This record gives sequence, structure tokens and C-alpha cells, in this order.
Amino acid sequence: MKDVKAWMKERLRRITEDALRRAIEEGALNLAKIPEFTIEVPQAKEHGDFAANVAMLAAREAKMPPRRIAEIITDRMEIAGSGVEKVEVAGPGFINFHLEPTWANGVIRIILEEKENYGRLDIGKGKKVQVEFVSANPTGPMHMGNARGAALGDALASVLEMAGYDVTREFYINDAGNQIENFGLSLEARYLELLGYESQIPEGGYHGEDIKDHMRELIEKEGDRFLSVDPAERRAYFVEYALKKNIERMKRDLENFGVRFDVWFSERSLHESGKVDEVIKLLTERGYTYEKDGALWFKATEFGVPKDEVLIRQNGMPTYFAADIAYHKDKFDRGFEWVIDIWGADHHGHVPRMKGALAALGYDPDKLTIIIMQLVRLYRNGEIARMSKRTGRAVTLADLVEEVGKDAARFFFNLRGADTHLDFDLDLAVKQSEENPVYYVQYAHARIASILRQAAQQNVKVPEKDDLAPSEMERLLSMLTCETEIELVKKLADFPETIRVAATTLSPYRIANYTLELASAFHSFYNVCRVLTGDEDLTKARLMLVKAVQQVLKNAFKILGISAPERM
RNA sequence: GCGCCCGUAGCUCAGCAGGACAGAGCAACGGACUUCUAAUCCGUGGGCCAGAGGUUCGAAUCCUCUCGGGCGCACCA
Repeated sequence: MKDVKAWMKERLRRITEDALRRAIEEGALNLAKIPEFTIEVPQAKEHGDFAANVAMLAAREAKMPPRRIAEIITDRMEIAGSGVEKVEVAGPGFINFHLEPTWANGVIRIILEEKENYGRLDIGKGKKVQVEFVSANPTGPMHMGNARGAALGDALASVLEMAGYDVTREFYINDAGNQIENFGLSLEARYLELLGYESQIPEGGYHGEDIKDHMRELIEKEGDRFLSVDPAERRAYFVEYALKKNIERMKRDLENFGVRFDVWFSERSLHESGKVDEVIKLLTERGYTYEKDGALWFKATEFGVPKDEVLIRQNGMPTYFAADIAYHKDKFDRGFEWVIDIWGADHHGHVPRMKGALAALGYDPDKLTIIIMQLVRLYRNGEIARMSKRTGRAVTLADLVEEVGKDAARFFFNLRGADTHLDFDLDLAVKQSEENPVYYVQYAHARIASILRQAAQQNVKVPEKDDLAPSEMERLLSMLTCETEIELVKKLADFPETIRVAATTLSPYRIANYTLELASAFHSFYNVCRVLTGDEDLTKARLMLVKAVQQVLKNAFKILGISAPERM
């Protein structure tokens, strides 16, 4: 990876370590070894471009005040030809490095060469990782929580891809179990009701308008012929029919949201293939089950879970948990080296038992990472709106895309970390869609596109790598010296590190925040510096700069799943 | 009662895996378009980082407790 910031940090680290080593050899400092210190970017500009905290960390062992240590080190630093203009000791004992202002300008050349690959890392080393997300209940349309999960999961998967992982996006279809029973009973009740018969949706059933719609449609197509069919048989048919429709619809809605899954995995297939029975048998063989009250239990307490969990109910049906164990075993058996699940906060209690089950099967529970996503609280007309699909009044993912737009919705969700409790004011989002931050970042992209169009009209070419000798390229880029240009270039140099942090902390929202910072730096630049000027060289240099900005915005947008408009 | 998450500016949230005076957007107020898109920029005001202890040279960040909010604790998924 070509990362000028990482290079510079490494160079400064070497300079610091060399000086420190000399000090130790000379006997000026009494240290057994060099402490693990950091080179970081100080918050305040006056503190320079980078700072080392080594003196504070060495103070205790060296039995000297940090500032004194810092002075001993800086006295022995060799900075000639390193791009360092000035080193100073400041505050409690920081060593601050002031660099030549244009130290990072080379990043522009790198970006223009690497294009969509700028920011790509190899920290994943091609490791096979699965991200399972959304996995919405297929008994109805997807709600706001699913929307958040979709935005988060897809961006996370993209970040990991960018970081060098081999990522598979997977959706687990809960097409078995109790809820499917209730789904069938609900469909049947609506069917009978629509045909004029008295019928009641069972407790725990689905009251949504979509249930009625399914049956209305079915009646149009096939009439009342199911009145005389055996109830169990006709419910199976209804379920089959509606499930197919719902899954198609989920695929379509997610597609419109810019989310595509590599694998749609059916829970039912686990039951049918015998994998659920198999995994229960395996747990039993390993001695982790017992029978009580006519049910089969998993000894979850042996893995630090507060209570044991049922695997097979008294009625002989396996629980969701049993299927989920089989599912996760299957994930690892398919060769995934790392599995990430994104779950809603209402499932957080199931994390320990899932990990416990994996441990019981002999798998490494640390290879399963479960991201708990706090729920979305939806406001409408100034009131908390219930999100349950069972009320039939919930705002769906499709509604959201229609009202707010894909880009705004995806950007909004990825502006915050998974563990923030998110308040989503729908009225505000709709009303203020013009003021949504997503337009701010996209506008930067469109503005650059406009500049590039103007340049093309004037027959001014953005120099490519082959058009210029390296020294000429360097000369042009060194012309970018005004403050807004320097700031903008530094932001560009931040991108690889942003990817790294986003990937290692599983926090795609950092990418969204980064785009805001980059766009802000660009807009500031734009208001101060004109790109197309009478000065041919300066024009070329600035064209390269804005082209690089556009490229990085595009790369970040791709991760976030938002579009990069040429005009707005 | 037990467990997980959260509590930073009027509002929504950052704070780069402990660092130097706490940031951004929105909202409020005041400025900037004869020049590449003003969906922009520049400036002003606004904070005992919920509270109390502790660890550390150094805490919004780590630990403990208290208070407040959300979510779990089914032979539902």
C-alpha cells in the first residue's frame, strides 16, 4: 500500500529511535530498552505535523523529567534531508515535528496512479470472512432496523474488502419455525375473512396489510378453491406462495437500497438436510445436552451463560437456537475463517449462548464476531412511531428509500456507530432532505466534475503520469502551498489510515465522517483558490489536486454505497 | 433482581483504541457571488464531557459505584 502518512510516521519513528539509541549509548539516558511510543498527529496546528510521546513514557525508568529526556533526544536527532523543518519540545514533554508544508503533496501522484485502488490495504491478507446481516424475518416487509443493518453491513463488508479480506455477504432466511406457523395461520385467517367467513388472526400472528394483499392477490388468481382443501395443506401452500413473494420483494428492496447478497441461506434447508439433527447429536455425543421436562437442553451454563437453553421442545420441534447452531457450524464448515453477524440489540442476550455452543462443538468462539446494533427509534409527527410490522403501520425500508432516497438514508445510517441509539425523525429527514449532509459531500464531487468539464472545454488537460517526467510532476505539485491546499492534501493522505481504522474497529461510520472532512477541506479550498487560472502550471497542479479529491470521494462513496453525481 | 448498550453545546452526534486549551453538523446571529455550481465559504455566541471515587506524569477516553434512558432475561424468532 502506498501511504505517505504511514511512511512519514515510520521515518520519524526511526529518527527518534536512532537519537534515543545514541543517547543511551552515550550514557545520557539510563534505559534498558526503547519504550513503545506513538507518532501521532497533534490536535492543534501549532504543535506541528506529528508528535512523539516517547519522553513521557521513558520518564519513570530513566528517572528524569520528560521535558529533559525530550531535549536529550532532540539534541541528537539527525533531520537533514528528512523533510523535517524543525523539532521542538513542548507541553509535558512531547517531541513535535514540523515538516516542510508540502511534505504530503506526493500523495496526489499516488492517487492519480492508483485510482479506485487508492486506500486498498492488505491487512486482511485474503482471509475468508463472512458478513451476515439484515436476515430480516421473511413474514413481512423490512423495517427501519433492517434498513440500518443493511446500510451498516454492506458498508462494513466493503470496508473489509478494501482492507484486503475476501468477503461474502450473506442473508439468513428464517423460513422455518413457529413464526412461519403463525404466518400461515394469519394468511389463512385473512383468506377466509376476504371470502366472507368469520375468522381470527391468532395470538402472535401478523396483522399487517401485506398479509391481506397477498391473499387478495391469490384469490384473484385462484379463487376460493382452498376453502375445501385440508387446512394444514392449504396453509403450507399459502406460506409457500407468500414467502416467495416476500423474499423476491426483499431482494428488490435491498437492490434499490444498493445492497446485494452473495448468498441467501435458507433456515429450512438446515432442517431438511438433517444438519439440525446432526448438530444436536454432536452436542449430545460431546455430553453437552440433557433431558428435562420432556425437552432436550443445552448445558449453556457450562459456558458462562446464566441459564441452560432448550434445543428440542417438548413437542419434538427444534428451537430457533438449535437451527442457529447448525447454521453457524455450517458457516465454518464452508471454510470461513472469520464470521461476523450483525444483530439487533434485542438479540444481544443470545451472544454468549451462541459462542458457548460453538465452543461446545470444538470451534473457536473468537472466530465469530457479533456486532450488536442498537435499535432505531422512529419519530413521526413528533411522536415515537412503533416499528413493529405487526401493527401494519411501520415505515418500511422501501418507504424510506422512496421518501428520503437511497443515498441520504445510507449515509445517515453510516454517520453513526452501531452502538448509538439512533433517533430517526422521518418528517425531518423528508423535509430536510435538501439539507442532508449527504448532499454536502456529493456536492463536492459534482463541483469537481464541473471544474473538469470546464477544463476540457478550454482544452486544458489534467496531466497523467505518462505526460510528465517525475521531476516535472514534483515541481508542479510543489506549487500547491497555500493553506487550504496543504490541508486538503493532508486529508487525502489520511484515507488509507481511515480505512485501516474502520476495518480494524469494524466501524464504517468512520468513512462517512471522513468524507465530510474531505468535502469540507475541498469546499474551503474552492472558496479561496481558483483552479482554472491564467497560470498554466498552477492550473495543472490544481487540476491534479481536485482530480485526486474526486477520486478519493468516489472511493469512499463506493464503500458507503452512495452515488457520485457528476452534476447536482 | 441480573445482563448488554447509551448519557459530551438548544438538537443529532464525533472525539482517531489515555495525551497538550473538548470538536462537527443542524438551529441562532453577522458577513462573502461581474470569475470554475452560494446545495458553498468566513466569522460570533453556546460545554463542571450525567455525578462521585480510583488507576496514571496525563482521563471525555480505562476501573468501581450512584443516578437517568434504551434493550434483553420464553419449550418466540
